[in-house]
Amino acid sequence: MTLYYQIAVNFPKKPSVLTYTSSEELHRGDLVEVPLGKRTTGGCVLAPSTDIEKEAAGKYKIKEVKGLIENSFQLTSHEIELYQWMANYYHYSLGKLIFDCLPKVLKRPRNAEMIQGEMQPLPFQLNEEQTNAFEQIKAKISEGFGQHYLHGVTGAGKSAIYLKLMQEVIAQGKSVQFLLPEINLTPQFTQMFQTYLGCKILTYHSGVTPSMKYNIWKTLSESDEPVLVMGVRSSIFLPLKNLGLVIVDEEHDQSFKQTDRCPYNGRDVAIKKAQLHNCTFVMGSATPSLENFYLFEEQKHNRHYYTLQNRVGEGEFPALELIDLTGIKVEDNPAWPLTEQTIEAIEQSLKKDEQVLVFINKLGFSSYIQCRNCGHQFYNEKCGCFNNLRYFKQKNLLSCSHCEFKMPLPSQCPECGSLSLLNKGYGTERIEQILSEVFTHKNIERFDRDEIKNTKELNDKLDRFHRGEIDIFVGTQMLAKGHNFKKVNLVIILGIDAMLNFSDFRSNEKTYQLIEQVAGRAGRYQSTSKVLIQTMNAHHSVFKFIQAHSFNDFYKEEVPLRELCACPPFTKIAMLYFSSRFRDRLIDHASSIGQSLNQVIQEHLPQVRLHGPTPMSIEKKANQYTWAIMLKSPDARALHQVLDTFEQNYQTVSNISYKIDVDPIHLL
DNA sequence: AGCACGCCGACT
DNA sequence: GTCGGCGTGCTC
Repeated sequence: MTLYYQIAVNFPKKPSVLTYTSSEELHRGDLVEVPLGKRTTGGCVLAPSTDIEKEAAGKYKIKEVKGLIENSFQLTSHEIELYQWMANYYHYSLGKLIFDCLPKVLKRPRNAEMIQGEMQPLPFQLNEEQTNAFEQIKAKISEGFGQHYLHGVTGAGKSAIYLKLMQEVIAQGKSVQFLLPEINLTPQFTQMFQTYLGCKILTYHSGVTPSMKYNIWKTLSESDEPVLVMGVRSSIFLPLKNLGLVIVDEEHDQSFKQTDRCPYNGRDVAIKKAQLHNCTFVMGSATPSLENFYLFEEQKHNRHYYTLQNRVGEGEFPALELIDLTGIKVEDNPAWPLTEQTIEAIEQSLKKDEQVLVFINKLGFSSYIQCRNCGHQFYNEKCGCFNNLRYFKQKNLLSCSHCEFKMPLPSQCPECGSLSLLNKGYGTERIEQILSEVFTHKNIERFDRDEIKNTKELNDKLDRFHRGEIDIFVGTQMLAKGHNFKKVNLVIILGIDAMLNFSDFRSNEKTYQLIEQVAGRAGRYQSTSKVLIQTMNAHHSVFKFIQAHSFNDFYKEEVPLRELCACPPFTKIAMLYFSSRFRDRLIDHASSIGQSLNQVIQEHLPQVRLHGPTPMSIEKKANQYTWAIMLKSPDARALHQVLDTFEQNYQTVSNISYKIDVDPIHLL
């Protein structure tokens, strides 16, 4: 007997759903080995093939499935539907997507060890705000899919609400999926759930080895017990059975967006997953993404919003003070780029035996190095001349932020031989050095990707800070998220202007979020704490809104701006990137694609707007040039239609590749 | 993405 | 002669 099947093949180009024969009966979700061209690759059985599809295979000789992949899994219909939704939404090959997301199959599977929750009684009670949110969400659990937003300031106790909701769902014998950014998955945080929940608990993050990931997958697919999975973005693909609740914490966080391979947003996939499983979806943040907030304001069907205004415990919000850098003379401030006022504030805090955080969103010692005599700047041929190398003093290396290129800093200018090479701009390393020179008797350390490479180093460093062995932490984003410091009542923010002036429609939003997050690190346990911001834009309205703790006012000012520039949430954006080693061929190709898409748009989909092609802000990265076409549409369906026609008519050109990014987080 | 074929320059 | 560089083309 010959049976025909539609199989999603691990193959990057479309169509990736191909027809195969099999003498054995196969089932939807089976993972099989199939011949493809002159090799064998993986495939996922979707459905028996119809006559039309057999016909459509046409010129191809239909080949036979080799058999099931050993020690593999069988995907559930829910999983396949989720992947299918993603493949359509992100315009990505279904087969490749599935095999990108699944763990690599191993020879000897073992059982994943899960932590058993201790189910201790809660030593606290929810306050009025928390109780209100909890009760309302709880009442809707039985209604199936619905979205809930917990908008709560840092320290308002969102986690306690999550915990109570988890208890409800687990008591019904159902599982919970909890998504959060990598950096928030700290042992202190997971400890809380382990102490008070009675179910098995799994954590899933970048530190989990491939073999462990495989074991986790296997264990989950064979278990019927309720379980809590706490994990990063990719944990959304784990095969949880009886899913009763999906939670995404720090919903606004950009790390939910994958940048390589299929550029999906884990938060949005999580919403879809909850919908497919018809279960409750909860997300939370102190600083909602404007696009999500808009949805909860304007499209309230099945969306419920709760605010938590008060901090749990005695902690008060830090006061926000701006140090206006305009008109300040560098020579009056010996610790420049730190002002006298900033140094004074740090000194006061240290005197009180408190700790201080200094935040700068830049790594290394200086942004670039320039010859005082001839103006020469260092750059890397592979990434073009508009892309200066950053300088790392400790390692004495000039390093490219876009590729692996590194070179030692020469003592002389390679152009004119001058010995006078100037450091321009600053980063964590430079601030650390300056502070060490001012506070010679204090221990000042860095907290950034350069200094901390794995979770062990991260935890060690944090432990030492908690024990008071470090007086000042100088750090990047890593410092801004999730930590709960007891003796920090002063936070300094430097270099925020670069973010504010960055040309991206989300720069105000990102600035707001960052300051709010950083501010959340101070004064968790005290009433007098402050955040000092050095800026050239002291009159920028973002600061005013943060000072007033009014996200709603920020939102009211920002939303009309988004409408004016036809940006999300008023439009949906997709980027079409073209890359090649050959610049002229690339420009020709991208331009002609732009023209034909414009034709399609004019004739059939006039609501879509096309911009470009334009070069990326860093046009050349690792010897590859990239140009982009931006598509914007108030109507998502029209946008997808343009992308579909593009893919259907696309003729591959050698040495040029393309990539589609739906809902991009960076435009250029 | 792989994998093979095929065309060139550089080597024992 | 033939080894290996990579450009080109194909995949039910």
